[in-house]
Amino acid sequence: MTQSSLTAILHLFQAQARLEERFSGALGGVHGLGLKEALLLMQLQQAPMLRLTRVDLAKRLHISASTVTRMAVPLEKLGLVARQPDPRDARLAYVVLTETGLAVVTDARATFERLATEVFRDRWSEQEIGQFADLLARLNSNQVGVLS
Amino acid sequence: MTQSSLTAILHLFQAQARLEERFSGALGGVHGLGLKEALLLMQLQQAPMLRLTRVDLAKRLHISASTVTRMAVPLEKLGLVARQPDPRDARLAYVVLTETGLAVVTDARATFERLATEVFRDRWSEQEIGQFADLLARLNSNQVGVLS
DNA sequence: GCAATATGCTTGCGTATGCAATTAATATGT
DNA sequence: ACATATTAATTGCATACGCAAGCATATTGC
Repeated sequence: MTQSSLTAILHLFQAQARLEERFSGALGGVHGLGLKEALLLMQLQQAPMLRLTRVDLAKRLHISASTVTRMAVPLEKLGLVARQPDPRDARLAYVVLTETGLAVVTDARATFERLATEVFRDRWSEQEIGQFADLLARLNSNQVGVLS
Repeated sequence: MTQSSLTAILHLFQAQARLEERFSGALGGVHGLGLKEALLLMQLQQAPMLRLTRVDLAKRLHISASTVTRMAVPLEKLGLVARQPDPRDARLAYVVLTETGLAVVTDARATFERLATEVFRDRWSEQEIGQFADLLARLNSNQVGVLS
């Protein structure tokens, strides 16, 4: 029966809500960044030339372009990102990671990894974690902007 | 090699964002309900006596008590839930599913199940879906309020 | 039995977010 | 080449949310 499809989705929502609480708290405490801001920086970290346009960021983060615009302001004031116009297309304004930003996001990623490890520490074998990651990756395939 | 833990978490966030978009749109179109409202009603549907206190709902939905209070108002106006004081403890005000609400949530759950099936329709075997659901269930174990 | 504490709910306030409209710039069609 | 359509970014506005304070009721400690 397809009953397991429904339970899978519901469990996924539940898991995400819990993990978001946990990661938000820990990241905020350590780096003063919110989870959303950290994910934005991580997207930049993996982008070519450490930069993305605002609409591209919006698509990858599943948020609106206006939210990206507004999120970039404080990050810019903190010196973690900078605004970089495109000489070929004057409409584009890249959000580019600064040196400081790169250092911060590298650190934040380490925190992320530590927290992620803790989540599975008990009761999960290395193989099961890999299997789980694979299934989630399949669910996200045919899609742009998935962080690794 | 805890690398897969990090990728699993990141993929989970990504998957949730995509699924939330998809389910929000579909549910809103069909029943006029938001995803959050539907999840609230589904919690009530599975609760004893079809009711829960506001703080209990808040814990299960991972939202604040004030949000529950405010979400209940329009649902009450629509006649999907009612306010039910507890005779033993005058502080408690249960949110209880009405007959109309039960009918609506039953229908919404059917929509939910159809959408969930569509998500896995291609490229997933019945066994893989079950496996995926099991892993997610394990991630949520030792926790109250997980819908099934 | 009464004071102190804890619990459930609500409300005020600040913040975050999406949508739609606006502006500026580029792309397209004839 | 020029008009039209499309795209990127920003801003106003309305809505949703969490936090902290407030209020009412219950529970606990002495």
